[in-house]
Amino acid sequence: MHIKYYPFFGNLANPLKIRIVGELKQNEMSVLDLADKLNEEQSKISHALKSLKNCSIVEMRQSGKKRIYSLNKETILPILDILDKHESKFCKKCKAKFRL
Amino acid sequence: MHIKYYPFFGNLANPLKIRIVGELKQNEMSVLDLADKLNEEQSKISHALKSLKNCSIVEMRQSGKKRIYSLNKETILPILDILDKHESKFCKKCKAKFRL
DNA sequence: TATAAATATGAATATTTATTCATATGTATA
DNA sequence: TATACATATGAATAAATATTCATATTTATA
Repeated sequence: MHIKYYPFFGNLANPLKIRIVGELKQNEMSVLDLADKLNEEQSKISHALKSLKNCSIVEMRQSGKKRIYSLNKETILPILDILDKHESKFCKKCKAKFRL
Repeated sequence: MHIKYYPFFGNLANPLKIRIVGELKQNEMSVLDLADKLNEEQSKISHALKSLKNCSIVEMRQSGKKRIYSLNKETILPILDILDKHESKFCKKCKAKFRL
């Protein structure tokens, strides 16, 4: 059994990081764009992006003096989709209500 | 965007809990069976199972004086499958090597 | 090439999460 | 119905993770 999935899931287990995923699901954007959108400090975003990138949940490209981050949709969208189904099927009365 | 996926992922982000998932992927079993198999203390297993159950990652049925836990394969197997693909495609040189 | 803009980094602290251990609760059966 | 077996629980502690803030790097341009 693969047991070291957990660094990957650890990223998705974090409120800020999952919010970043949510934003990048809509549009790729720079670090400061994310900081603005999410109303969080720049260094916080940078730290979060670093670990997301370590697990290939996001990708980065340089564009001028900005770094544009984008979501690895191939992996992440199907996972979120499964979670939506899971929620509606198994979490009717779920304690940890999954909604924002 | 659903932001409260993270209690769910938090479970998969934990080494013990993912080992439990690994065992239950093979066979359903009781708390003490798991404790034996994984060589961990019973209460540790119970605590872990409780939060896995809260997110419907595992199910439980009573059988005599034992409680038999089983994996929610419908949700979990596809997720693990996506992770396997992700690993082989994106994590060739990944820091957090995903293998046991 | 000095400067500003954009991002990253490190280390201290704070917060969250897990572990431990003693004990309580539930379940069957002698 | 007393006892053993199986599991759960609570609270203290330990460990892992995130946040903060000051500062270092990186990148483009005046």
